[in-house]
Amino acid sequence: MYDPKSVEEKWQAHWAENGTNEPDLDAAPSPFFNLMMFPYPSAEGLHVGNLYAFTGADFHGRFQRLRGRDVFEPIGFDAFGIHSENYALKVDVHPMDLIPRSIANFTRQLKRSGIMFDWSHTVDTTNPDYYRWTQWIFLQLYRAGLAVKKEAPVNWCPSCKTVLANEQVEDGKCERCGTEVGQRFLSQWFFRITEYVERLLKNLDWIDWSPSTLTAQRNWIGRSEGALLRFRLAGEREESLDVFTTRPDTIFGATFMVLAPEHPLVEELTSEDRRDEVETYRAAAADVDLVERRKTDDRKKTGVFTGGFAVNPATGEDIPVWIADYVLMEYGTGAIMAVPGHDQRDFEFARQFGLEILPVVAPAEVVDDASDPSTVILQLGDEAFVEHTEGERLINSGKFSGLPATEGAARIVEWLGERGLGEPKVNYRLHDWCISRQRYWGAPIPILYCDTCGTVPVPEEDLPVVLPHLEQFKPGDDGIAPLAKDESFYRATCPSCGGEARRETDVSDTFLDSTWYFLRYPSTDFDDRAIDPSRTDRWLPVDMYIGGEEHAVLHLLYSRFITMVLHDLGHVPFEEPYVRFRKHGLIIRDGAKMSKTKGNVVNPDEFIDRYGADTIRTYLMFLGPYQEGGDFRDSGIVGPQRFLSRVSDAIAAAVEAGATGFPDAVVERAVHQTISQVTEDFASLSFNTAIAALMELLNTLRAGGRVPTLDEIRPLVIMLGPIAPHLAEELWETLGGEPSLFDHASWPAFDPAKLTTDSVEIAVQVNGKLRATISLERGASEEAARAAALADEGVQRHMGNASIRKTIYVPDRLLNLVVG
RNA sequence: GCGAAAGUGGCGGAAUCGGUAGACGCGCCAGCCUUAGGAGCUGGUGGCCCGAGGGCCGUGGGGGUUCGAGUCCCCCCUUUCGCACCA
Repeated sequence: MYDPKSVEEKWQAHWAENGTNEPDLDAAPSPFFNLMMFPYPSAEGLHVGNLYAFTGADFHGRFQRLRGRDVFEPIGFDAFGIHSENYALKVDVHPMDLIPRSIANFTRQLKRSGIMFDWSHTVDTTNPDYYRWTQWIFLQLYRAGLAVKKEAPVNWCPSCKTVLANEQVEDGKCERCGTEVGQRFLSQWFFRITEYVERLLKNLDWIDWSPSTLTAQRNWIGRSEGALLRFRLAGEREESLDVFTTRPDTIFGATFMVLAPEHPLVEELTSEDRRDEVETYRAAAADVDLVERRKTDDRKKTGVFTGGFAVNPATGEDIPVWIADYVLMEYGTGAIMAVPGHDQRDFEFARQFGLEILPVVAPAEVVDDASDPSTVILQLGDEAFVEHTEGERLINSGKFSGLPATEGAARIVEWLGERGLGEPKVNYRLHDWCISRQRYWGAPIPILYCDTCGTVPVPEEDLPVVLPHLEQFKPGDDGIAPLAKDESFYRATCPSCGGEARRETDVSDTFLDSTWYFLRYPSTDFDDRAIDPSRTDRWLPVDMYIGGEEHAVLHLLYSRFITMVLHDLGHVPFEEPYVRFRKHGLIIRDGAKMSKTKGNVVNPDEFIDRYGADTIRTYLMFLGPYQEGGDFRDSGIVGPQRFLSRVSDAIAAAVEAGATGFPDAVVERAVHQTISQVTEDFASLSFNTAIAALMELLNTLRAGGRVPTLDEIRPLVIMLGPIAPHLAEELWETLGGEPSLFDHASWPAFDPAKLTTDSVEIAVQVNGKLRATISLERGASEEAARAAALADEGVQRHMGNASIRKTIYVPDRLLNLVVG
């Protein structure tokens, strides 16, 4: 009788006592770094989504282990950040007390779930032993000129009293508390990730990642090719307005310009009579957050005329300069040349304010019909003409009229370039990464400000800058960081001149903590260095990284960036941290997302108590394709439960009978076929079909009440290892194997010669419809197949008197007779 | 709006170099076993028709290519997930 509780406790104890899951990090001959995204240890405990993610990754890790690799499968806790801080405020427990409790609870839950973690190499990002090195990384970037302080518009949540990243704002509201978000300008630390943008993009061509994740990163980076064009201000002024455009071919149609309300030249351009209106508009725009500004849904275009003019460098004409909030300061140059004929937004704006619309590109047919392309008139309906294809031609564009648009773009840029008015330019959507947070629960940024010496980095030997235990850590509504209120923290001595200095009181973004945790895992034994070179050589880069797609753009991009920087600075010998990445899907329950409000959250403890970890593991991976997610239904869990119980019974019966060898050719073939398929499925993370194949094999082994021989069933036990490791260990021991299975068994091999039979069933179709199946010798000739088919009564009936016009024969599969 | 993926029995899902649709599991039905069982075992289970030999229909909808389409092409519908005034 299968009793999961005792079996699981027994083997968990065995693994812990024998260090089964702790590879020799200095000497393992075949290292395999199996990484999964470390969790944020929420106070609610392990979510079944975490368990799903880890279990799939563990299937893969155990599979590699059984195939002879020395698998290092560490885990840690990403415990800094707004989540924890807000929760701590809510329940009124200090995060320094709350987090250790949550971690202890997570650890307890993870240890009973059968995952092959090496508990001797964990990380906790809130531990000074860890964040000391996070601060060290900041200093490396600072020295390399990649960490800079600059003033920037930021999203500001008036409730959380903090700056939010764009991705923390949803529908203009704070992702956490739902408060409307506004804008503020603050001086903050930025990492210059844009310096690395080309490499970050280019390497996407060769790293082996889930395609959708690659696409997400490419889109996030948002590379677009175009030109930077210079518009002089009209009149006697010196200044000029730079714009980025992907359509320099349309410059003759630029009939006005639009600046972002925050653009620095607005002041200069605004005429006295327009000043009040401009100021009112700018003030209103500042009240709207950066994300709200981007909402497209039928928001009417708004804007005001500055009273100023610029000169279109192509036509030489003065064109009016407006400001409008549909132009974003953080993209391009914060200013656009408006071409209402060929941009839908500009078109709408022009309509709204009665500005001139001048089409300068037309479909080839329109131009071909005209004698002089420079005077062609393209009639526009309610939309701009925005197609951009090879066939279209320039019109109304001076000497460039008649040229294909693409060629025209290049020629125009060249022409403007000769006069210093333009150049080709690549623009990116990606921005520098603001890492400052005006919060408490994060790693302090290791910087000092000294009146004499200016900005001074904390010397490496003085790290860590320890986060003090602040009783009052709630952020203030003045934007002053909590640490700025703790004098004993911020008062310091300047390491350079010995005078008085003030510490930076912002803490760093949680995403910084997680950029390098995987680098730390193999090196947690060392407290005098972040990353041990020899351990790193042996274990990194990561062989397989599995995680959720929600981190496709932020964590994974930042982590790649930091790794590249560390590579350039000589700290690691590779520039891509994750050679292979696979996303896993999301698990839902009864067709709906799990959420506390719906009350449909699966509590892993409850299910493990009731069914055992092995059954939960099997069920989680059986309920759908791992990379696509699946639907957790309570009724379905009994399938895997019965399966494991039957395996257990079958082993007991086999041991009692004691038969060996492969007396039955059909069964022997099934064993080989299953090994072949399961091996393939495991390699491609198709765990659901691997489990199905093992179920099928078990059904074959005990079909009609037969008792399998020991040799027939042994491979099944080994293949069960990654799926139900506790039970597999137990059964392996029952079969006389030396524990642990993971040390002493190796993945079964199959004999290709034993996969097939001498005779095959082939389908016989008449005019494409299945009419019979016939048994043939493998590799039978078409003639033989046709003869056999024609002898079949059913086939004869369907052919009637008709004659065969054509025969399609797929050897060993199908014969199609086309008659008529 | 743009991008990506997906729509298959009562349900979760198999099968996509075009070649016997529905593996495996849940549920359901029948039988066995049992004092009993929310246990176990055996068999059955896409729909419709039937003369019991079979026949017809069937992978979101419509068209197409092909000897043959869940799979490829075109149009449409729906769902999920990204990104969203990106110049």
